[in-house]
Amino acid sequence: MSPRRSPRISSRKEPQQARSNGLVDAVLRAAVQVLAKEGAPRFTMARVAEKAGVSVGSLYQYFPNKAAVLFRLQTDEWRQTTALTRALLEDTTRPPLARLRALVHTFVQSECDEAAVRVALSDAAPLYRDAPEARAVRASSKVTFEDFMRELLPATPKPARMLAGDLVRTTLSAVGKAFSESPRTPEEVATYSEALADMLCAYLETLSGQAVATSRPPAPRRSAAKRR
Amino acid sequence: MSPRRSPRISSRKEPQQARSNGLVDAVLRAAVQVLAKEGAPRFTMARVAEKAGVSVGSLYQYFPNKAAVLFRLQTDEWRQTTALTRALLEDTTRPPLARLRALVHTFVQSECDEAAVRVALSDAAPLYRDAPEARAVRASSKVTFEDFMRELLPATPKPARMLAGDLVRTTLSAVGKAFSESPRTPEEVATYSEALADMLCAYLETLSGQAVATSRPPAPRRSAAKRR
Amino acid sequence: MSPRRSPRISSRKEPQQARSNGLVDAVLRAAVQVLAKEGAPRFTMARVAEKAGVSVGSLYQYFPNKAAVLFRLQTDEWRQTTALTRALLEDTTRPPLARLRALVHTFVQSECDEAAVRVALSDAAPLYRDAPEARAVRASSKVTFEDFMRELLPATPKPARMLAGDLVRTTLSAVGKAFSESPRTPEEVATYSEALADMLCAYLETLSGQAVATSRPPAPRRSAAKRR
Amino acid sequence: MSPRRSPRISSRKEPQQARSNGLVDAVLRAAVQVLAKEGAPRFTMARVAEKAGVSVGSLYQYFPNKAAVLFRLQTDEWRQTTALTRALLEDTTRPPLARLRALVHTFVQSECDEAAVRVALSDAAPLYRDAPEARAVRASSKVTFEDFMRELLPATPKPARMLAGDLVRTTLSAVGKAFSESPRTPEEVATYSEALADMLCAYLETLSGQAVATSRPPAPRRSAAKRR
DNA sequence: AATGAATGAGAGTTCATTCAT
DNA sequence: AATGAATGAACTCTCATTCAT
Repeated sequence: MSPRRSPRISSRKEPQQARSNGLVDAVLRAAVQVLAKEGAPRFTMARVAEKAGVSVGSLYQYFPNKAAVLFRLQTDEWRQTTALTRALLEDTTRPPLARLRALVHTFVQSECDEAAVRVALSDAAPLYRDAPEARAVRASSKVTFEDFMRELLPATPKPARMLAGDLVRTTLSAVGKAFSESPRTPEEVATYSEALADMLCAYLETLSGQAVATSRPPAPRRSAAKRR
Repeated sequence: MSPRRSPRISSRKEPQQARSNGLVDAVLRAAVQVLAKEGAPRFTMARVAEKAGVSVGSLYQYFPNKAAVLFRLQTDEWRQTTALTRALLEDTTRPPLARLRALVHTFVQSECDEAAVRVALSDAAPLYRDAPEARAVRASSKVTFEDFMRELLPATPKPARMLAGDLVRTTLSAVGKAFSESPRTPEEVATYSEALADMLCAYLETLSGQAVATSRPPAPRRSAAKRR
Repeated sequence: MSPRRSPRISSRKEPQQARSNGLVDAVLRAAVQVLAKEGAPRFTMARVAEKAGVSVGSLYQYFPNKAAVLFRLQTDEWRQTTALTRALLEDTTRPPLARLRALVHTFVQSECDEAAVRVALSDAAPLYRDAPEARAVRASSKVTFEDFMRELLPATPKPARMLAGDLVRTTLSAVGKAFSESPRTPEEVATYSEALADMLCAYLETLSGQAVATSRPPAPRRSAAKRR
Repeated sequence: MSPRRSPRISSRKEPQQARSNGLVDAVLRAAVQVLAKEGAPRFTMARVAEKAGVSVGSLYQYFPNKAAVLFRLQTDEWRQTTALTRALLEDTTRPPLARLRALVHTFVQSECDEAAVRVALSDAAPLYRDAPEARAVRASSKVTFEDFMRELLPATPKPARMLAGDLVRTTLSAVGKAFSESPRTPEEVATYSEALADMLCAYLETLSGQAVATSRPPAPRRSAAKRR
């Protein structure tokens, strides 16, 4: 793909106090609704403005263009995911793989909860993907995972560890997204998450070369599918 | 997301003899180029027609609408992938997991080879995703995988096996796609594929409850990343 | 309205023998069906050709353009109406106004029978109306009426008679058309026709200055509507 | 005819104060001109916009689609006719049939005055005819006529009276329209209107079963045509 | 700051007509 | 004579963005 448009995408005015600006919030809330209800192709500035109860002009006071609104939505999304990841992976009171399992379950669940918006957001990706700001944001979630991997596989050489971390992170994200593209029952979510967690843990245990303790709760019988 | 349009999408005229119709081929070739060079948002019928050296009218003689062109591209894509999968997974002269490894490498490589088109095609997914024909095509690739899983895990109960098969297939596809979204060197491709294969094999070996022979070539030392 | 397009409209080839050419007939039959089923805006040469089972090319061998097909349909229509009018009005075995009554009933009925085509044809009128041939054809039906009027009102001065004839003819045609634009039950048709005949006869009786015999059948009581 | 499209057709924005919005007026004036000058088939939104001196986009701010513009034109038309009808028929200072005569003259004259637009509007009818709003508007003009009929024929049973009212109304409208399709001199208009009025009055007098006084001015000699 | 009317390029799609075979 | 693939102008409608008020 040839390099195409990459206009400025960040907010035009950073609202003076981080959360004080109700208009930005209203717009973002409206944007989520429009995206979920109408889908990416019908996501228009006019519709967002109407839903938010503001004028198009006001929209353009805070967002330089349509891509910026979508980008901001995606950014918030990523921020949440990053926060979630940190909260769960850095909880040193539990064994590492137990934390990973918890993350998988929580993440997949949250993907499914907002499936409509995420699908629509991903449909709209061409509009914001190429922006330089986007690349930066995506990089940030990497760090938490690397810390976790260092804790889990202290003996593994760094390149291998980073590769594995990247793979685990990508798998969680990509498979979670793919899975949530169809509507799912709570049971399906639980079962699938367990299988995904099994896969990631099996891989990481292989890497560590030893059975890492409590990778999985011992009591209920083995196979995830069996338990359905 | 509210249900939106799903018009007929299949070819208007089935070319009498499979490959005789040069125009359809020319259009598809042009479509690929436009998609790769301009990206999904700038993929227009006029551009495709121009690139193909035909008139818009001719385009509409063979495809009922824009979605149909994209859908046809995607279908051809899927057909190739399915063929690839069968060719590699059904080769009973090699141990199952060796075949899976081969598939992972080949698949990831092919994803990267046509990254631009695939990204663009996936950007255009909203246009054809909802078509009934699309669902049908996607279902067909499932079978090959299930056969493979039956061979690999004959003792595993069917539900568990199907879940695992689904997960492996989804992971291969989703992670391959995510990975190919950035440009990659051949070494990166090889390393990443190996790690992905490691992960899938580790999972499947866990399920089979025993070390399945020759999952990986024994000689070169363990970590994929180490070998870089 | 400024003078606009008036391309040749008559058949390109007059079929050598009046009725021998099956293709023209097939096309006209198909055209009627397309008009009735799809309506004027979707009346296209391609659709007519397909319905007739011939190629577009062949269509253009017999009709120079789309307007010609419609014009021919309208012409045939007019021819039938003229024939009907003559048959009924020239039947000297019945009193003049009884003939007129019969004509009204028959005409209104036939309008309703083919309402769909007539409405569609009239929707398509802009396409053929301005053609010089059309004006000529419409003039021809006038004569029969004038003969009838001469018979009915021998004492009335010619200008007055011609005016009245024109009015009666126009009323029959325009009111019949307006009435048939909505779907009607047989009873409605009968009742309305009777009222229309009443009106025309009342007018003509006024003109003749005397009660012209048998203008209406005496037996069933007066008001048309009463009989419903 | 199969049921076809009937999208919403009413104005997108109701101008806040009835007449304040100059743009809507400009558009409607332009639309009339385009219709009259170019005819229905060449009536395009682009041409209307250009003639009105606004952009296409603005057109679509006030009218949801092309049909809506035409429909609005027709509605205004109908409103005028209805107003005219009421003004003339409800004037109880004159004998009923004298009022009807006045209406006939005025109506036919007004049809001829705007013949070009009316023909074009009627050519465009397929675009708005099927809309539900259209049916509603057409129904409203009925009432005035029924009141008039009740006054004129108090003794006639209601069904007969309604039928006659319908017939008179339809005749006036349909014959007026047919007559105005050709260009007419003022004398032709006067003569034809008089004849039409004669016909309607003759019919109504028949129904009332008695010579209703002053149906026609006594002095100038009888036949309308004679006076030419 | 806020509004929302106005813009106009651009998209998808249709269809009368031609002409090489 | 007959075909039907090919053409491309023309049409309707959308929407990101601007700017006078």
